[in-house]
Amino acid sequence: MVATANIPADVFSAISHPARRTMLDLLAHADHSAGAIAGHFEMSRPAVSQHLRILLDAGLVTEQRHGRERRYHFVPEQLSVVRDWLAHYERFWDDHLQRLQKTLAKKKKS
Amino acid sequence: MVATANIPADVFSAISHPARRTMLDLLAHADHSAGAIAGHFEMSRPAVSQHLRILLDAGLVTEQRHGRERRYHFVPEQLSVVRDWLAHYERFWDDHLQRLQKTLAKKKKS
DNA sequence: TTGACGCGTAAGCATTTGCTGACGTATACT
DNA sequence: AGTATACGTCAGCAAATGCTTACGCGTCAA
Repeated sequence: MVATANIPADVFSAISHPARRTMLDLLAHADHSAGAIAGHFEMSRPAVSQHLRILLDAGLVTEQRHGRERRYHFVPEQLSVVRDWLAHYERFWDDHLQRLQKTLAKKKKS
Repeated sequence: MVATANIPADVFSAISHPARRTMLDLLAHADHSAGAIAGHFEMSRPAVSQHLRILLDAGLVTEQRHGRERRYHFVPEQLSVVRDWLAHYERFWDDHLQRLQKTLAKKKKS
């Protein structure tokens, strides 16, 4: 077996560019073709294609060939990396989840 | 009034570098001096200083001069930008309680 | 089968990022 | 005063990023 690097590209880097976040927002609403996505941006279509590639490598989207189109589909699972990282800081906020966590923790202990 | 750009540097960019996320993790635990932070990394102290500057510009930390030291302090508020963005995708995951129960269950097992 | 369409890739370029060693500036120590 | 400490800033440089135009390849339509 060849040692093919299977490490997904960094999700944090992938979402660091505003255009890519906009793309994810678009795709979270519905699947779109590359051309349809490009229609939402000022930049050239190849530039959009390159951004999509980065999202693809990060595992944040998948592509499905459909005739001569490529339809992109949002994959939320990879965002859990960010989610989990943020969870480290939950204790700094005081929202529902936080209170819930405390409550449950107390119950578990008793 | 002079048009001074008061826009904080992009939080998403700031957290895109693993070293900076590690720094935030460190600071979330306790305040640290620049030297203490540098002690946790292989890179040169100036490099650390530059990373801290980026975190500072993003509003993720504050610095407080203490004698000849500079003590850095974690500021969680700015992370809400990320938090809010992620919230768009909440509907793609299990709801909070369910997830929390799973998490706690795992901790209990270990 | 010829031509238009949809889309990725390649090449080239400017800009940004991340790092290093050298240096400057305070503060503290003796 | 003189020296050491803590730390930022300044070149300078290699590598990565983001964009563009040119091109190639598969798919659909006439």
